[in-house]
Amino acid sequence: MDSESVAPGTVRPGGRTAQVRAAVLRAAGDALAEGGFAHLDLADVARRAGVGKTTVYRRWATTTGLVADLLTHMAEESLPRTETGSLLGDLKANARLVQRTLSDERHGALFKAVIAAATCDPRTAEALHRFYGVRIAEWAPCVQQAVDRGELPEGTDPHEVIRAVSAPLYYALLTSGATLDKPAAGRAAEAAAAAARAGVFASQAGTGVG
Amino acid sequence: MDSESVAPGTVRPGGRTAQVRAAVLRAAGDALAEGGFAHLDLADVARRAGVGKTTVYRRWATTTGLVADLLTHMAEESLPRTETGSLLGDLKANARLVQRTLSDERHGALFKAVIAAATCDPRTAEALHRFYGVRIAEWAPCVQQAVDRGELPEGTDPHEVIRAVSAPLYYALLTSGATLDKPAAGRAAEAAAAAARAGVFASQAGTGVG
DNA sequence: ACGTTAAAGAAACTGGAGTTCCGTTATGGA
DNA sequence: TCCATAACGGAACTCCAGTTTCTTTAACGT
Repeated sequence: MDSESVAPGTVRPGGRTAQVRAAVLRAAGDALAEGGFAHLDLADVARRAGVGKTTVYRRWATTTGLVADLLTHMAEESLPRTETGSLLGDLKANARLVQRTLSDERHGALFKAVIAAATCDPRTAEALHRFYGVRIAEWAPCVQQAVDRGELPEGTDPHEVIRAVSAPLYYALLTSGATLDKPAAGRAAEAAAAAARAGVFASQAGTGVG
Repeated sequence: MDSESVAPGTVRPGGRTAQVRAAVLRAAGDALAEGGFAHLDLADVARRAGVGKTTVYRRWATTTGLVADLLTHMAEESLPRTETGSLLGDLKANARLVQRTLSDERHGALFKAVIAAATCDPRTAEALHRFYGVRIAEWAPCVQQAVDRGELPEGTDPHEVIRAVSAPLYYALLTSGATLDKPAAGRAAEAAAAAARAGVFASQAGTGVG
């Protein structure tokens, strides 16, 4: 990326170059979902994508580099949030979306794999952080609306509340063998809402409850 | 492990065998903390441990196998919890312990690495789940005491409350670049306490708040 | 439409992770 | 204390992930 001259794929990004990137990223997602990050092999990705392995090595160089680009791609296709009119309804919708994504065989494995990749390389970690930054920012407005309606204390940090919804679901995915079911999503949303109402995420920290 | 005859290290586990295991696990921890799971190399671990690489390959075979054994070892040395007399005090002590561990340069990297390893292999995942099972069970009694004191609703699941304390800290460690500071630990404890008081973790789920 | 050259791709090469072989050490039972 | 053998360790070997080299294809400015 910061190499001498320009990175491959930047001068003539149209046509074949774009097709190759799409095919390789799709293949990388498949490979990650099937075998996890440890078994990710660039030659195998090239084979799946129907592309020369030289091309993959030249454009992405390492497995972490490929995952970083995959995350950039994933951040671009962010799905719009739904609106229910109440804080708890919105948070439950968000929790349900996360829970369904993570408990889906393919997507759950894929998310585990990209998180694993991010722990091994700073640049990939940055891409992961940006991805979640986008996802969180997409849902934060529903918390701000709740503050404006008077459902939550002034100064509540919307991003913190949305993160509080996802956190227990990701924690369960990674550290326990428990299945992520609908009740788990409900608890995640209700816990975040209860904490937000108690003022835990308001700017004057620690003033919440005694 | 389920191979023909017996696994190496089980028939004569004393003396040299035990020393080799200790040296290798220490070296593995160092290597994981420094380079992450992706760069873990059994030959390098052997070199660090001052042990023949043949030995490491024979006894642990794969990087995930080595991490699994490391997790088993980590589960055995569980540190006792502190008691403060109040639920929030106990939860804050727990949150503080987790936060200090994860924000420590070496331990933070180590935990990220073992989580990454667990995403790549079922046996390692099992070992990780057992490790967190032990850690959570160590702290669960303080929640039960709060229930007995009447601080929390009957039927509150102690394990869920303790997990709720750790979840946002691990989520931050893995998905955001944010530094885990003392206020973050405080928020984690207060959020879990607020949710528990609201009945989110009580057996009759969803009855919590309207 | 045409020419320049960026980017893809085929094939041969290389280094090191992981394996095999066999000799050496020292554990644990008698 | 002594012996059988479990476990360790050095060294040579294998195989494939990753690299290098060179040729072919097609993107984009004119």
